[in-house]
Amino acid sequence: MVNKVILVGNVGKDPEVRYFDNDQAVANFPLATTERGFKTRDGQEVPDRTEWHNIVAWRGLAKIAESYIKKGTQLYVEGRIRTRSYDDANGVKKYMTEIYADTINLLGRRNSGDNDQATRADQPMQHASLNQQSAAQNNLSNSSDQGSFNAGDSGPEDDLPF
Amino acid sequence: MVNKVILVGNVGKDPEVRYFDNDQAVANFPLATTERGFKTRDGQEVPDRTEWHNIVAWRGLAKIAESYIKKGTQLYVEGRIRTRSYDDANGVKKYMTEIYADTINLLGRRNSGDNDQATRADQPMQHASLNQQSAAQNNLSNSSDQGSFNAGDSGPEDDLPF
Amino acid sequence: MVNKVILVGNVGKDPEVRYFDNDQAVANFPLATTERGFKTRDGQEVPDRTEWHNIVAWRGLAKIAESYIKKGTQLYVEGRIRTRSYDDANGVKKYMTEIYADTINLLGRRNSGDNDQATRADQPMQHASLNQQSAAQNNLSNSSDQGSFNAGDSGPEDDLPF
Amino acid sequence: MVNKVILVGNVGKDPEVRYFDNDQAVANFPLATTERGFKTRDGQEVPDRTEWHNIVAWRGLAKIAESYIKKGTQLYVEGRIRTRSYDDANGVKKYMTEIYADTINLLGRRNSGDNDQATRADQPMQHASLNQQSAAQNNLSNSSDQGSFNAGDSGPEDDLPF
DNA sequence: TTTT
DNA sequence: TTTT
Repeated sequence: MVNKVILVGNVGKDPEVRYFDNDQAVANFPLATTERGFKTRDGQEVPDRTEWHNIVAWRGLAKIAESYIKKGTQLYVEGRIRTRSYDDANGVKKYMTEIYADTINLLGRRNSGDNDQATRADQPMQHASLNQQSAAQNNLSNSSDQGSFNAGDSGPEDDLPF
Repeated sequence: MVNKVILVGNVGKDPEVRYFDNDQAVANFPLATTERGFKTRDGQEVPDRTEWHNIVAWRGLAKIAESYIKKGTQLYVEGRIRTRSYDDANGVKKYMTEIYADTINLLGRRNSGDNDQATRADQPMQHASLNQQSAAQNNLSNSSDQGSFNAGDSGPEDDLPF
Repeated sequence: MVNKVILVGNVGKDPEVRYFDNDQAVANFPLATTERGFKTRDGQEVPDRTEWHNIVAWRGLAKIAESYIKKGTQLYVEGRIRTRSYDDANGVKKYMTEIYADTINLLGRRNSGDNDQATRADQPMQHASLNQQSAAQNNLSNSSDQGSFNAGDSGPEDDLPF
Repeated sequence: MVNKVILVGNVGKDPEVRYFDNDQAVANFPLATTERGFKTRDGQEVPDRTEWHNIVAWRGLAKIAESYIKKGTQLYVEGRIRTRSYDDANGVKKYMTEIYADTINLLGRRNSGDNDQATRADQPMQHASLNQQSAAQNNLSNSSDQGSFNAGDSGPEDDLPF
């Protein structure tokens, strides 16, 4: 009943964005979360461990991803886990686990400091929050996130292949 | 940019539901989460500690709360923190922290198993998930929650006092 | 930097628990989360969708899993995503995504099991919360969860294969 | 049974850190999360809304807060809600809701500081993750967070006033 | 393949 | 009292 993922990490590659006939879009990109290593009690070294998450962002979030997310960007991503199967080139069934993003926040765009907000024209998305949820469910939203870039503007949501 | 609360606990009293002229509704009820006590290293006893959360559910969630939530119900609540001020009977300014629910799940309605789902007519809400989000924000929703009772059916959301 | 998963769902099969020489244990079991289907605006039916999560619980949590979790049990699981690779019987590299549990809560008054017993003296674990975290990291814990069954009692944690 | 808060926001003032006889420390600071305003369907303007959270960080996290967190710092905070009562100067009982931090992550590439330096040798804490949990509960921890600054180094945890 |  |  609850399938929720919360990630804070860095984008590994520029998003790949595909557009569909019906004006829909989907973006895919990898996000790294690194778990710091440590020493065990008996002195063994456990190294850092990086987990790569396959992020999938539909519709409005896809377009935002295309515009504002790139290799190295630090993100907050809230979404859910989806495992899908596909047949590889040899007809072998493969499984892939992805994170379907519901909300994306751009982090750390050089805010900080007590001033330091100099030349920002190039950074219109600082701290922006992107919230995507399916109007198809007729949900209401009192999202806590900054909503300047939520997916609601992206047109019909009816015939999505998922 | 992110203000998220996740609670699993038990309802302390039947919800109080108020209706407004514009067909809006709001439900209020207390939810308890208990933190188990423990013994410190030097033998001190730290007792159990119960935290009471003031849950506020608007619109569709309010109506669902009225129908399905009562004293003792175990719930999953996802929402956000809101502190509001008000003047008490003596004109003294008071502050109250509440949890605005975005999603509510009824837990433990004897579901389980692939069997054991005998006499269920009386339990139409098993594992139901209630998802409320403001259509006013034109958000899309691909909610991961079971949506049979989301708030989207509750009519206009335009002139809410919050 | 943050890799957090929160699940509420039902256990699909009794846990498989393996013990190691050094008194360590690990439990594996599948957990289902079901996303309710809906109708799109243009009348298409999107069916329910069940996601199966491979839960991995180490040490104390494994032992608790063995004792209290079985097919049908409704659980709250908090953990993190781990994808690991292995070679299948044909020497083909495969990937598997698992959820490493950090906290497990048994949900429901009369949770779990195909038996679903009546009065509760025999069910000391109702609503229990299991919290597992590696002492190897010398962490402190002020866990918000009921801690009656946390993993701290399970002995040395030094030479774990992960 | 679950009382979890996840916040991403900006620190409003430099932390106040108090030390106790037993080498314990506690830090307090406000954290702002801003919910973006929006227009309702009928054209009403709902303004931005900033929620201020009172963050409380004990022990190791307190010391880290003192060193690395200041006004303006963007943080990820994971913790739990605690409401406590106290008598004000006039003997009137007051209530205050606080967030007890269990994990803190410094966000942003070039976070914190009024200087905002270029190359990073002087900023060993960038993206660091601070994890605090009570050893008094004998918990294990396989924290997903970068653990370079968890609270485990801070000495005896036995006689804490909470 | 990111980041520190 | 932060940030955009």
